[in-house]
Amino acid sequence: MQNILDILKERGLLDNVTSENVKEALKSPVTVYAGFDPSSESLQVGNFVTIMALGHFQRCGHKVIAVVGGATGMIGDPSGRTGERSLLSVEQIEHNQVGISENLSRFLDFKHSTAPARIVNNYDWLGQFSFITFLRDIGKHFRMGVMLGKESVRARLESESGMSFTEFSYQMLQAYDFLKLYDDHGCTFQIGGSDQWGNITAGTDLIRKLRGIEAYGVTLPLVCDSTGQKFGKSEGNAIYLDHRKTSYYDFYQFFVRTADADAARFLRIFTFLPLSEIRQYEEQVKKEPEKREAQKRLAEEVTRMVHGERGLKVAVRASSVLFGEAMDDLRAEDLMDIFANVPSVELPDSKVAGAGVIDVAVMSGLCKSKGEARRLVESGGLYVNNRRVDGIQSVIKPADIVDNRVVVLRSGKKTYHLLKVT
RNA sequence: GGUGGGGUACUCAAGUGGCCAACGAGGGCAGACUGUAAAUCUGCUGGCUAACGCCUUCGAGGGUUCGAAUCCUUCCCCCACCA
Repeated sequence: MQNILDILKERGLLDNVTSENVKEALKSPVTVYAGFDPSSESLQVGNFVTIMALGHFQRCGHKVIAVVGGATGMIGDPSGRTGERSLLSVEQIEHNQVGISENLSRFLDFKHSTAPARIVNNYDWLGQFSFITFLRDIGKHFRMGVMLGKESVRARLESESGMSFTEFSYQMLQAYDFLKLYDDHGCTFQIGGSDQWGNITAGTDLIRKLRGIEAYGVTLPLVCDSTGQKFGKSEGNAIYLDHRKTSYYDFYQFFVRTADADAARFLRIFTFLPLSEIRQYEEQVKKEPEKREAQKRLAEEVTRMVHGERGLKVAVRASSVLFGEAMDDLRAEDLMDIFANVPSVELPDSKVAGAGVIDVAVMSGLCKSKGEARRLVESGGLYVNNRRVDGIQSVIKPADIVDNRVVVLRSGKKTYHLLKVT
């Protein structure tokens, strides 16, 4: 079997390794882990790089462990951050852990014959420590010089915002995670984004000191698009894996809108398609960029992986309707189905028919305030059932309510909200 | 603990008594052009209002003043140096 390290490299998923022995160590099955921070109730496409890497590891016969940071999430990882973050409440973190675990369960194979995946929560071990015990048993093995030298610490100390002791201590916790996973599961590999380098090496150092063996780290690149923007944001919002936060349609569309220059690279990173096939798409993008074949395939593959055939079907159908056919001959049934995952509100008929289009835009949640709605209409960006609203005085006519049940509101080219009339 | 610097809208950052809902930049939203791409250009970017205008906002609370983001005072927080 091909060495996992080569696979990561040829797919653009490799940034750095902690030791030159990494490739050798990967020739036989190992146990590898990656951590996920419960700072949000759902993972985002930004987490995809790590998830894909774990997937490749598992496909190569290695055991994978996903760690949900129930404890570390309470402290806050300073890596890659320019300022201290505000603490989340315990309830929020607990709530988020559930969502993250659910997300992860869609990618990892727990029934794998030889290398079933597992999900663990570091609160289970870190939550038990007393402060004194931790400082005596673990803290004693950390040297100030090394800790201060970490990029995550240095950058912050040099900045205006500084850093609290709480965040400074973070690296010890993540290092302990690695040690614990080594003890309990024989885990000798950790993977993570390139910003995790400091935390990962803190772990390999700790294991070397306390167990006398070499543990390894592999970092993954920070994926940016061709304009240098960090991958994973659309219109300033993160793209979530939870369909309640990012609809099937929006999720699919995010990938369809990938720039030509990024299409092939993203296919390598975010899908398991064979490289030979990806090369064909690469040619296709050069010859007939306007067809967007590569982007469509990318969106299809990723959406299927995250939302299954059903989610994909909904997204594709919605896309073809919204970008092709007119909406006029569609029934309420169809619209409800197509927009099943678009934000919607239910309102009584009395509040919709005859209501000003400005009020309706606000009620539906499409605009945050009347002022915003007014400005949107004035710039010609508000549509009712895909027809541009031509003035702030416009009202919703009974005929605008499709089958007396639904009104489709749109802001600009891509943001839809649904009004269900009851 | 001492000394000095700082906290302004989503972010950075001007503003040091009325011309300030607050310069500018970035971001965001929308429009035009396009291929649902990129680049470019244009408008908007606290709330309410059709509009005149009104209301809330410059770390928090008091105060001075006809009038405060700007002055005084107390408190909170951050940074640097010293201890």
